[in-house]
Amino acid sequence: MKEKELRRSLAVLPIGTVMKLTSLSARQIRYYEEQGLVIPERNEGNRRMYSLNDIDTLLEIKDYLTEGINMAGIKHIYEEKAKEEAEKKARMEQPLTDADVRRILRDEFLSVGGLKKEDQFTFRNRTL
DNA sequence: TTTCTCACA
DNA sequence: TGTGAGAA
Repeated sequence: MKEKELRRSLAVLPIGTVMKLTSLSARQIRYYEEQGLVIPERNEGNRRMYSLNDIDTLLEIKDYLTEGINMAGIKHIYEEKAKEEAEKKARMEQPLTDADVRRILRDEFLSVGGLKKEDQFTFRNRTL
């Protein structure tokens, strides 16, 4: 399930193809790029090269526009989506804090000992 | 031929 | 957002 994502992210389509696939004008496609909604790569000749993922987001943008959402609204949608993914990544890369480890170990002990969470388990006068 | 950037009777 | 100019 990772191979597919890599291929979908490969920028291989020139703007002309994207125009046909999305029925958007080159002007619009470039404008959406200015707004940070799509970030095509550039080839040797400074030509924009789009990936299948770019096509998808451009089609999404078209839908939002049809639904009456303006550019500002669309930008908000993608900004929040990016923010959520950033937080998710941060959580994945975030090592367990001491507090997390202690909580996990405590639950383990309570489970193995057949004790209930409601029972207090103390060690050296500290709740574990 | 296609795409790029820039600018606006 | 469209359109045209001049360059690559």
